[in-house]
Amino acid sequence: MNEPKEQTPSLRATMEEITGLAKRRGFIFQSSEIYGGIGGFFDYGPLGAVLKRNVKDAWWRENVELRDDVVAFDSSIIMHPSVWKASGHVDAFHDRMVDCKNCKHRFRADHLPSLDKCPDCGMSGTLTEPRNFNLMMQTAIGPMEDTASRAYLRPETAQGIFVNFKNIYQSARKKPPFGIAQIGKSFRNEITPGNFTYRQREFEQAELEYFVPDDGKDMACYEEWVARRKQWYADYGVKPERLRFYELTPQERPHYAKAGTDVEYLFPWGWGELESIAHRGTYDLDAHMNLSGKDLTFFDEAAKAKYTPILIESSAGMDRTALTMLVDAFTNETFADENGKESSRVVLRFHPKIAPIQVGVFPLARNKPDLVERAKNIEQALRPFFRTQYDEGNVGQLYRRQDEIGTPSCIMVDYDSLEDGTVTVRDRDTMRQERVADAQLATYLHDKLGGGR
RNA sequence: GCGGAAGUAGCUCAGUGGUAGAGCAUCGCCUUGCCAAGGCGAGGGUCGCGAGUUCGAAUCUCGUCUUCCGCUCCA
Repeated sequence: MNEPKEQTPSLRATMEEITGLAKRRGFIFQSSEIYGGIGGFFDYGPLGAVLKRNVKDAWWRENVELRDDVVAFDSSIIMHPSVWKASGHVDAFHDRMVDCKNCKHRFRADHLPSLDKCPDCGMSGTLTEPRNFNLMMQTAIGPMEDTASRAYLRPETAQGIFVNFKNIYQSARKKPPFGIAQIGKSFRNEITPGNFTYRQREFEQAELEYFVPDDGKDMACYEEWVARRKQWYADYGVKPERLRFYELTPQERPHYAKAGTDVEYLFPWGWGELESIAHRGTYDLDAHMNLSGKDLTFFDEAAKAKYTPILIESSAGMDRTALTMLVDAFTNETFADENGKESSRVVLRFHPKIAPIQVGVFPLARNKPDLVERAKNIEQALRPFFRTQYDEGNVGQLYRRQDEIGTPSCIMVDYDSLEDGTVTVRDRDTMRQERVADAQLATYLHDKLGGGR
């Protein structure tokens, strides 16, 4: 954010390799491709859908399932228009903009001293009429077009949590400190979508809204969440040198925020924001109390007084995180094989929990029924516990194919397997093989992959 | 939204007004049998989309969409 973008040709080429792989192997496709595509929208293919689900599951597990102080939530995409008035989105999304027809620069109308003269090139009469830029997507509620009322597709998931705050804490019998988590789609009419799935018009967010009492420990709580999120990225193997936690200066954060940290990843085109962790004070609940007139405060038994809880928020882009996993895992290796011959392979070094396929199972020869049947049986036996895939064909090609989709372990059923009940397990990263008895396979893989599905 | 460039098979590209092509990839068979690029065969293209010019358009013209680059924007 404060550094020039890194745009070396080799990094650009890397991004092209990654988008090519994403399409070829079925991770990510452009939406509506047969009609020429539609800008800012993407579809996840068979492997990509699993990758993204794994990313969301990993987030959900750490932030909800393993904590007794965070509850789950899932709000509707379309909400009462007043929600967006209270949140400030309606006003913020209606900045009136003017363009200079001469120098092509664009300005906010309310920032210009005069609409007669362009402040950049100095030409008179070259500015367009102010136009509204509404970055919220709109739709209409009701089947009759003329009587339908305007509504917005949510530009963030957080507001659904705020407006349900009272419902949630009463029904879940929670009081601060506690959190509410939600993963869901959001929509923004981005002016310039681009950089693959990094900036989309429809995207998925994972948001954690953690409410704490106003007892002076709020900053400590904020620091704890930053530390937890740091640990999360480390646990899932994101390269530390390509990840940074940028502490926002007071000028960079909104006036009501007491602190903020942007989590950024070094993509091939430069640093890009994945997540924002913020101390937002009482701003959001205050806004809804003001407009709705409803009380969203807590009563402090000790102090015998009402208070508005302070909000610590973490808001992470799931598509961006999935893209990070893909980019971070991508490796193009060249090496000398056993005969000294130059060889190469593309490997996605996914964390085993993130990898779409965890275990590939193959017969050494596809035209030997004994081997095929044995391999298929092993794959079926492991399927309830691991994400598995059976395949057959040329040995080297099988391994290369699994490397390219990031499968951490591959099992080969060979002629010895038929004699002694063992198989070889080949490791993605080292390419080394180990003989393991059939009976021990599940525990062996469980240890190696750090758990099952 | 503005300016520039590009768009032909899944990918990389050839094809400049006259029958739609190659390599790789995919699928089938054979061969080999522990780390891709062996043999034979097959499938796959509204030439981004829509108009126009022409006897005839992948090719020329206009529009449009998408992508990339640079601006702009990024609550």
